[in-house]
Amino acid sequence: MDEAAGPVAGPAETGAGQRRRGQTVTIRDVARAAGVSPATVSRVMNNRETVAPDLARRVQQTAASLGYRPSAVAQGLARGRTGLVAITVPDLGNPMFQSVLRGLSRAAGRDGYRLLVTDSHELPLEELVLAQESRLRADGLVLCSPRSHDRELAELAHTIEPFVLVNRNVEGVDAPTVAVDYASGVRAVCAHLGWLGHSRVAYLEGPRASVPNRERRETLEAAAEGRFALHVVECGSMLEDGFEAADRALATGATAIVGYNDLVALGAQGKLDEIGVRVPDQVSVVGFDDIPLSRYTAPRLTTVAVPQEDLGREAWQRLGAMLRGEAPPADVCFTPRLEVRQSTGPALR
Amino acid sequence: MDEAAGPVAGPAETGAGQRRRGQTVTIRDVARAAGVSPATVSRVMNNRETVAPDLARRVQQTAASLGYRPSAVAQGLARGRTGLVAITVPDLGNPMFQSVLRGLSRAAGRDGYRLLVTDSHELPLEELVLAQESRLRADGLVLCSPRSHDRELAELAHTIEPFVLVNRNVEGVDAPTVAVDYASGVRAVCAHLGWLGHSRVAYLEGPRASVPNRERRETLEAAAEGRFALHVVECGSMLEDGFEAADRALATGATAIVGYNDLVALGAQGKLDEIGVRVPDQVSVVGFDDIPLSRYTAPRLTTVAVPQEDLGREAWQRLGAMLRGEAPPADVCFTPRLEVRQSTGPALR
DNA sequence: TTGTATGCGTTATCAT
DNA sequence: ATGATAACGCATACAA
Repeated sequence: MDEAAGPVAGPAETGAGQRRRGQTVTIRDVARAAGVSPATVSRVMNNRETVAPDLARRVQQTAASLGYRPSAVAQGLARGRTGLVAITVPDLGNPMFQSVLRGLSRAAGRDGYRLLVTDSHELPLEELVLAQESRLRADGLVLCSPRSHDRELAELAHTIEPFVLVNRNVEGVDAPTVAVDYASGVRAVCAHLGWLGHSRVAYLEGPRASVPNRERRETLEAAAEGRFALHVVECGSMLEDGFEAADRALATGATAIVGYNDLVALGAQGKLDEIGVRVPDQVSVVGFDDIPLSRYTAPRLTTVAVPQEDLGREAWQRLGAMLRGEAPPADVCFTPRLEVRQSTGPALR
Repeated sequence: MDEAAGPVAGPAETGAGQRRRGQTVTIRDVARAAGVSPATVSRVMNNRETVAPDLARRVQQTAASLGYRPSAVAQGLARGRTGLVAITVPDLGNPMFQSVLRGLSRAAGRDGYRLLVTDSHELPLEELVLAQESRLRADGLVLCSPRSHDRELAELAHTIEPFVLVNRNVEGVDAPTVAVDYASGVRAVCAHLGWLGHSRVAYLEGPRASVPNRERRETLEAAAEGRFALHVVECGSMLEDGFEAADRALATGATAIVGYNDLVALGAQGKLDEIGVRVPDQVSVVGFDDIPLSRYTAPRLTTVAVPQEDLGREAWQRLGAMLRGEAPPADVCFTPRLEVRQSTGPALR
């Protein structure tokens, strides 16, 4: 009904003449309409106290009626900050990283920052490119479990500053770091399996570029020494990888399978179920991370639990401080806790 | 070894005196150092062909040696486009949305666009605010399974344009839409359960604000008519919700449980396992989405499989077209496929 | 308290 | 082919 009210209701008569290319309605339009200067509009929009209350109200009303919304890009340029914080993860599909993300999102959100998320898909070469690129559009960066080499990371560190490292210490880089003492987790796993009498253990190895993987493998190897035979099986980081590595793990004669992470462990468990191998009666399975699902599978997964959201929160605590020009809190290293559930049991013989 | 090659290689001698507040090195620094105008540097950086080859090389070298990197924000302002596409999802923790994300990320990435991801945490009120905000920093928006009311969405539609809707049709909004015909999926489920002889079915209901939930419930109710008794059980969208709703579902005397999504179904399955109810011998379980994990649980989950990555890809196909000023392809509606696995079986009696 | 003028870093238009 | 110069939209130091 209201549609064709006026006969010649073209926008020509309404306000300004021709439309610009960029923003539909700018701060100047509001200023003009309200009969004030752009500066005043800016002040009103940013709640500067130095504006007469009634004027402020008038400006707000005209702004609202015009549907004015400040350009985030222009603000970013003028202020020298975007209000964005970038985070790069190896695999968004991994619930572990999601939890870190959530922790970061919550913490940063409280300070008015939004997240720019990028997924490097476990590709070490793309990782730093992505990180640099996203850092360019954000005020800071959280590098989560980077797969890149120490050397390259150190070389490019200055291009992504300020940033904080999660889940990895890098030689020659002094960025604030939030880490997990996986070695202690591995030792707890070994103690647990040893106590259950396991003498042959298979480790489903993660991505070669993953530092946590190397740490887990090496700690495992060291702990195995004189306690049990360790077989390292090539695998990966995803469900499918665990699923198809299970056979090979079994072929080693292992009575216990340690997955690189929960996804891999659950994938392996899926395969074991499919081929009729009972867990934990015939084979025990252990994972890392304690993703939410680990609590709901059958059998429920024994895993090394890391405080995932805390990692994100602590990361922001450091990055936020740097953005405020303050000195970031000291590095932190969480000690994981072995969550013993149903997927581990006594060795057969 | 190569470290301390030059004796006095301090940056003091090299270039300009004092640092500015914003960018460390700008296009003007490069221009000055190369003895050309900023315009030429810009042309070189953007691979404009109209620059003499040797000059271009020289500029590239000075740019590289100065470590110059164009400001994405300034480019955004000048070009009128950010190269960012925003996506808002109800729950990043849901693998279903991750898959959509991946599909979108891949497709948009091929066109040089990056993703700005925001999670509304299933809060209808925050959703549109977040969407507006992120849209402000991006060139377009993908609204994934929005929980907001039709009316509000229609009212604010103009503030988030251009955008495309995934997994939801909205009355009064003519944005391109990529959807799934869940009703047909529900009917397939009913046929399947009916054929198995189930006469009492419990539906674990998702978030009240979820339109897909309403659609599933209503289609279920319609299909139940004269075929089986349907009990709707309040639940939610996450693992925990399914876990704690399982008891109530069981209390209805149902021999089959249909979860709002796979997460809920798996959560329920976890509870059933814990209390010793065998699936599918005693109770059948069905989910929606077909998240990767559904293939690996014990028992493997029967579920309504939707082409998750395709949703993201198709969304970009439409948004990308709009950004290029073209007309987006016609709306698309995928027909899901019932993936019968192990969690469903004949009814007891 | 409000307005003017300039800067933010780049792109693009117009000369040359 | 290259160089001034004006947008782009907003914030802010300074002036009034």
